[in-house]
Amino acid sequence: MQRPTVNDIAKEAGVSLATVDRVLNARPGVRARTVMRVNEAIERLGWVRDVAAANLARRRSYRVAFVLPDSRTSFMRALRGAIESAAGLAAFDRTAARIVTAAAFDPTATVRALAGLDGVDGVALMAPETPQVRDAIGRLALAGTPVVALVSDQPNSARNRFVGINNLAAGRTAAQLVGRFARRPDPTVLVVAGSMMARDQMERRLGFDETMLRCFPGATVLPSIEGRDDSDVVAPRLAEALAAHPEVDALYALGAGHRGLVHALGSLGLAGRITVVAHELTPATRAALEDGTIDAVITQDVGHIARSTLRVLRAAIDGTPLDPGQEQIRIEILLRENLPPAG
Amino acid sequence: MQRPTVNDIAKEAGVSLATVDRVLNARPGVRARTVMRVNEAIERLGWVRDVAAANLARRRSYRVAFVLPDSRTSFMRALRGAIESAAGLAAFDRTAARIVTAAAFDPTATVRALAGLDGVDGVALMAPETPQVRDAIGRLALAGTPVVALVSDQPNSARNRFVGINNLAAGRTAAQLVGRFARRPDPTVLVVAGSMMARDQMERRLGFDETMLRCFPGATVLPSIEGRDDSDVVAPRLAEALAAHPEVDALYALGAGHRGLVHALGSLGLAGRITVVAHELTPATRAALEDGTIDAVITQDVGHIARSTLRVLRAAIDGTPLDPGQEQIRIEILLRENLPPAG
DNA sequence: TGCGAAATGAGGAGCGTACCTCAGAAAAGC
DNA sequence: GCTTTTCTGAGGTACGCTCCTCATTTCGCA
Repeated sequence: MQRPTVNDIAKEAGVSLATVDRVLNARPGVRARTVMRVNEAIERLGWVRDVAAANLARRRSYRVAFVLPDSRTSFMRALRGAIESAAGLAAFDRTAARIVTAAAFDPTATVRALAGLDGVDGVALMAPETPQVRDAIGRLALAGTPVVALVSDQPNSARNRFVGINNLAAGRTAAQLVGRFARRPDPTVLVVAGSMMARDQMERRLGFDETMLRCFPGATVLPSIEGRDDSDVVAPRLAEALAAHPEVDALYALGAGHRGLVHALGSLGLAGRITVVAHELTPATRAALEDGTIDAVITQDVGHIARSTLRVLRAAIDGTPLDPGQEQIRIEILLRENLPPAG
Repeated sequence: MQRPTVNDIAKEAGVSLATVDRVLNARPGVRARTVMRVNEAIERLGWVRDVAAANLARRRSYRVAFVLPDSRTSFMRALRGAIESAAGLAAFDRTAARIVTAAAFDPTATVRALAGLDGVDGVALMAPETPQVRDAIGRLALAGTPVVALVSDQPNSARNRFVGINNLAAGRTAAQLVGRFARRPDPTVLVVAGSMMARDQMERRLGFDETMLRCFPGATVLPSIEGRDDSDVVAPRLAEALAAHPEVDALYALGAGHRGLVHALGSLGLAGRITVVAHELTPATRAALEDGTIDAVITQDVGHIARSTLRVLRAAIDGTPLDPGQEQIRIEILLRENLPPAG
């Protein structure tokens, strides 16, 4: 019992192959009655289109571009690596991905990068949300090129979809962990902010404050430190703040610059004595989780993001459905105990 | 600039298409020198085999069978649903999956089910670990049919791979959460065990005890309750145990039967007053997380398991590589705050 | 009833690869 | 040098589907 083919449909429906093809590809010139007969035959046979063969015949290939900021944080490095690796495997599926870098925090550069893309069927974009960028997305959408926002959303734009986590929920999760992991009730909490990817960090902050207030009303949240996502900035500022506030029980690092954080805690002899919750699994946070300097890491799987983006773009390009569960990026909580194996 | 094809390779290498084909498919009768020339041409052109076209020409299709226990827990229902849904989408990729049910805890039934499979290219198996089953796996492997163990591993068998979580680590993670979420230091902990899927639950228990002892030496772990993964058994036994031990601070439910647990806690007025960590996201645990009866759920994404199994089997069937990161099933920690949207 | 328009059939070429056969060329052994 | 073996080339068919053209049938309507 072989899989039925289009020829089987034709026989079953008592029509010609050409008519079956017209129905399958929604070409005009078929009576409604005939369309029904064909569809019934498909139903009866349980035929499913062989997309591989269809794409082959269609000569379809997918050229997609990732437009990323030129930031050099561990997270961005990991994301870039994941995209390259996913693109390597996607090559087998006639998908060619290209990474284009635009200066971080420079909307003009981002817009220029977007405008400079040619011969591209889909675009994945990670950039701060600004009116210029929003307009550039609109132009792409108008030209029929699907755009997905990566990691940091572009709401109110014509973007097709957002691939990343709900950062408000991530902030709330962090608050819950900080509140419950802290060694004392009514803890004093210090927030280490970054600055880049403005929107996602802002949302995390919002969610964090909201849940702290609601679930741990006795806690004190100190004015936050601006670490600019840079270890060299984080280290001295954090050391200073901790010296000024020896009563701090917990730290929430919502941006990058973890090496600086770990270094500051270590040199003050506070590693393992203060509850620390940070974002993103990187070599630094992994090591810190393992040695107990960091208690919990909230992360999004960059490999999943990269693969999901490619799937979403492909589906958008040829209008096929996708499995929503598979494209849901999880807000992962990592403790030392459930750290996935490295590599 | 189109993608190069086999014909381009032939031109570039200055040989015929037939020779290229011989090289590509490792057919005999080509001189080493010629092989090298072809490979260099491939390198130079950056050619990648179009697997879609190749599979079409090969007439390859993948027929896989899932052999599952006939257990009716929420988790099994969810897993079965996920497999059906993944199989539906996989149909587009010339993959036909079939679910075969064998009586739970009946090695003979499992072996019979495995032996009864015919015309199958790969098998996914979820069953308790017994010598008979191990032998049956060995026979399949000998016949060249790859087998993956699902959810509960079959170590020391000829299984090709295990798709599921590290249950030892999951137990450790649970211990960490119980210890840190408990409202008092040195808490008294009650473990609600199940019985089915013996191996995974045993491993969780081992990991749990180990970490409790190491990280929370002051805690008291009471003798565990056998709930048989059945709400109707869990409810009365748990109620009884809690009445006998009013000092219990925390509960670790490592098996199924969550509705019974929630019911017992509710009727004793203890919902939200005892720290509860449970396994698997089901409608019952989701609701309990949302209303605060359960504090944390440790789960494995059934959708991921289903899709990963299909990918792993396909890769095993035609000996292609796979992305290890993508096949790593995560030990997910879910709090109310990072619960993925339902559906 | 006949006419034009709409619907359908028949057939072919092609997508990139696999796999087959047969003839001819090059290398090896004597 | 010759024969025998080993390599290589040329060409065809197939996979399941798309997309095209042109001839033929069917239908609606005046």
